[in-house]
Amino acid sequence: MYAEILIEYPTKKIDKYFTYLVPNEIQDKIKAGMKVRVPFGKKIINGFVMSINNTYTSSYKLKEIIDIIDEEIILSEELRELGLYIKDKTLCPLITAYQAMLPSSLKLKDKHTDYNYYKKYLVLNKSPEDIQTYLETYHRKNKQTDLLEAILDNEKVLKSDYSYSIIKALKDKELIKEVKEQEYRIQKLDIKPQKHELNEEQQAAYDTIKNINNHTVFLLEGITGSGKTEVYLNLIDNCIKNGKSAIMLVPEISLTIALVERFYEWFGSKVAIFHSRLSDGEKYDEYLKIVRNEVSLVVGTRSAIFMPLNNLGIIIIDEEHSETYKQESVPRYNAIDIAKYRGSYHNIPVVLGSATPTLETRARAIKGVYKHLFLTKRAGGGQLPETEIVDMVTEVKKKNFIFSDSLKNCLNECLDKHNQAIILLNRRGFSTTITCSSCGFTYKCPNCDITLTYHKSTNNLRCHYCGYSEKCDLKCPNCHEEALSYLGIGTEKVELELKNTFPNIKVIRMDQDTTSTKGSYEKIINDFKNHQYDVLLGTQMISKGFDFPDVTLVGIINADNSLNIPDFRSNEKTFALLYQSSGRAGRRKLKSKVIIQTYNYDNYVLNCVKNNDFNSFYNYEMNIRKILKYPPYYYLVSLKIISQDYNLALEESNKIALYLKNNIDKSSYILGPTTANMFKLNNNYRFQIVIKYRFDDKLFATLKYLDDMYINENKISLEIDIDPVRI
DNA sequence: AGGGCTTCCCGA
DNA sequence: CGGGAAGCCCTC
Repeated sequence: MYAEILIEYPTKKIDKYFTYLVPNEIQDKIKAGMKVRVPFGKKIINGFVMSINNTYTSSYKLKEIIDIIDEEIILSEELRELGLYIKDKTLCPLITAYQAMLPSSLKLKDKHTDYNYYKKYLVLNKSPEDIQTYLETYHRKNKQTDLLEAILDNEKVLKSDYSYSIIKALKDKELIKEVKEQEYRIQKLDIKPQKHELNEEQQAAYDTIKNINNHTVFLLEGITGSGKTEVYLNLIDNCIKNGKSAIMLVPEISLTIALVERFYEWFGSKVAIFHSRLSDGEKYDEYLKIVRNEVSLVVGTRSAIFMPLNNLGIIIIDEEHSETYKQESVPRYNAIDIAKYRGSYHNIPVVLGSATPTLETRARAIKGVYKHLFLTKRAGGGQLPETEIVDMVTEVKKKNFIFSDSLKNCLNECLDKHNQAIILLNRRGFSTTITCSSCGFTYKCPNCDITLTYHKSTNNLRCHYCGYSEKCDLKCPNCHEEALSYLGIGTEKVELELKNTFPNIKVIRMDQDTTSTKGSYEKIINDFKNHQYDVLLGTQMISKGFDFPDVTLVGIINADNSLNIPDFRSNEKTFALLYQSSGRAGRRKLKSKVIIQTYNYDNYVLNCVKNNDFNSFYNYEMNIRKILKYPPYYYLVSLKIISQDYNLALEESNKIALYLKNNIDKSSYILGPTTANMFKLNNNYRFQIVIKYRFDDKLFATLKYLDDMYINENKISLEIDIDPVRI
């Protein structure tokens, strides 16, 4: 008996199966998808069993499998096939696809850690009657008898609630003993779900999806506050009642945390959550619940799409326009593609929901490839906010650099009425640029081609790309004058200004810097919800999905940040960010307002946001995409050529471009090579080539060839991103 | 990935 | 000639 094994090294160089002999002792146990230990070269490492065969034709002297690590089938047939699909689609080493599917506790590694979590309990070591007799003859009452009585009443008690000496004394008398029980780190009680009434539109959408029992992709296009979540909850409920399970993806961890309570309310212990901020142990437990078939719903971020639920009945992707569904490192998969693959595998519906779907998704819905459903009204009596666009060019003349008069007035009014406000600025830190006004010197990252951001709380300068940091000096390091000026605003500065401008204001800031510790997301979200703060200030992580009932004002500082990003999607991203953000206001009956501050007052995109007009934006942007041959009219591939050696990178880029020109279809376009968006990153120079294509049957073979060509190069690397979300 | 074997470059 | 770095190849 022979087994084809995929070795754990995540590299293209050994991206193939190795054949091993299966020793007699494990022949009846071994199955494809199991994890095994094998000798490889001089080492012993782990691998996956990909197939079992009875014949082998080669004179190669085979080695034997050492043993099976885990008798569970870690990779089901579905996941094994899915891995091959990902490899084919994204040109990644197969093993990296499997690693992306598994929590790190199950990933292949050498040392064995027991991730099971136990609690220690004390139970009786004699019959209750004997203990009763003992207590009666003991006469006295002390801590020892208290403990015995507690166990008599409750059968078992938590060991950590009692002190060591008492336990020891009773153990010595052989009256009690200790037991270890496995528990989940995250535990929820079963709750009786309350039925929520759906409005007419929600009901119609729900009915349409519920009544289709095959693989159909739906676009649920519902304005902000229209109650998409209610539709999801009912769909999942229906699915579970039919004995099936569901996956629900949300774009960000903060949103998982904000939403998950509602899921617990409905489904109690049937819910598992999964996102990258769980500890390894928590992930392990949640995964175990899934493998043991104890849950029917997984709510989580991107990687939750791989959860091995049995009997999947529906997959829902909320805020489908979010870039976070695309993984930016190898394997560069998009969770929406994976959802469609799994949806087709299980022959079940996939629901994509958004107020601002990507143009690709919406175009497909309009063409009829996806089924298009709408929610056009705010649920629960909420009204769309009134939106005002403020021209910062005139505000700056009035010395209003951060807050316009309008925003100040509205914020004052909001505070007077004890309502809440959200203020969004898509930049963290204090100042984004520090320049010497005497000599013109600007602090830049020594490793990357960007300016350093000043962080006041830690009083240092940081590179947001490579993590470099240095202390900040009062004097210019170049001319030694005390003439440094702090330009460009980040969330830290806005926080300070808010406190200076509005006495007694209570502000909580939510950005990467304030959410780095465990539990920080929960704390910020809950504290804001409970009115411990007046203002939630943050980066785009506060823009999507939240439902804070008492928010009546949303202020967007510097809406231009995302407009100015050199990417064909910058209009789309700006529209989505602003529209989503303004959607945080007016979730209930209270009248609400959105203020967008910009230096591009006449911008068409901003005016579409002001008028809540996604349709006009869509038509306008589609026209641009058509003219410029961008998605959804063309598909994209991005190639990045990266090297520490500038000349080598440039030279190879030209070679690659020429090779592409000679080997792909003449109808495809090759842009570049040009310098990439971040031209220097981590001391590497980066060039980029972009391919736009529609039908090109030579393209993928050519890309694969190029990819293989650079496997053994160590001075230069080629990164191919198929269907990039940004270029 | 990581180890072993080969090659190539240069110096007291 | 020798040593050490760099390149190349192999691992069932």
